[in-house]
Amino acid sequence: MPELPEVETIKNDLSPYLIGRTITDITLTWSKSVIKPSSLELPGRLIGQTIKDIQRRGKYLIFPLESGQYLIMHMKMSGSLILKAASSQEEVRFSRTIFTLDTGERLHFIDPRKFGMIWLIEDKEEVVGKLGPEPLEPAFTPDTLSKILSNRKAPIKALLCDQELIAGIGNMYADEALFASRLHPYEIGGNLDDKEVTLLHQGIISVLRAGIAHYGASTSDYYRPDGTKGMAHMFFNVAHRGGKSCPVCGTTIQRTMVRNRGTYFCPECQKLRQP
DNA sequence: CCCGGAACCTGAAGGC
DNA sequence: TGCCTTCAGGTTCCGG
Repeated sequence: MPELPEVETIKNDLSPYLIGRTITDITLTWSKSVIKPSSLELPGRLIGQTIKDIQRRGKYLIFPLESGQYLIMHMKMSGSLILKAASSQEEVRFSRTIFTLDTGERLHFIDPRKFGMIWLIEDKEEVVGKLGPEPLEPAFTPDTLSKILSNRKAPIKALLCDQELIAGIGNMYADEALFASRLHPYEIGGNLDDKEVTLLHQGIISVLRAGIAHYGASTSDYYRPDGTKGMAHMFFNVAHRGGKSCPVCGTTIQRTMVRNRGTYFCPECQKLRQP
């Protein structure tokens, strides 16, 4: 599931190949991926446009174009972008959209579950304008986090995954950040004291940086643009490790549900404060 | 405004 | 061996 570190890795991997390239063709095999404009209009508007840069905002991948427009993609849960050489003949499984470049290379938007989304728009804020702060930007301080959580009554795990509060954290890294700061996922967000908020702030930043350093986590469908997997999941302490032992204390890691999402935690290291 | 849950999808995995 | 059920989860939408 591409979260911030996975999308950042895709951006970094693709940058040297895509910046300055012109899109010469597009093939849509699942047109519902295209949100705006209509899938019928997209080819005519996109073909001939040149990619000026690649950026990431939250879990969105943004391609500013020379025309001033933006091509934006969201991988949702199962999406990947795979770059194939001009000479490649092999069929790409689950390919939903194919962008052909002026080099002859083809960029495949792979999306088994068909949840991914593509936009071509003038104003990128229309798509990413409501997102919360970027957790790896200097402006994201413990004080920022404190203000975000204050008076909130939802479980801290649910708040961490809310893109309008903080951008880019998903299920896996929320679990890892909570383990790093020894907080129980059901803890009420607004109940955290200053010390806990500071620990959580550090935890968020450290698990996201570690994720990027290991090129993202391939727990299921995520692949880097060259087809290889990330390694970040090998260093996870609790995420997707239900039934295994906590690397800190050896207690069996438990799985529960928060907002209908599988949530992993160590019941010994992450104790729920009594009400 | 805030919170929780369903819906969108389909491959993979587990049960019988 | 094979059918059936369940699980996975980012975002949006809707109800309380």
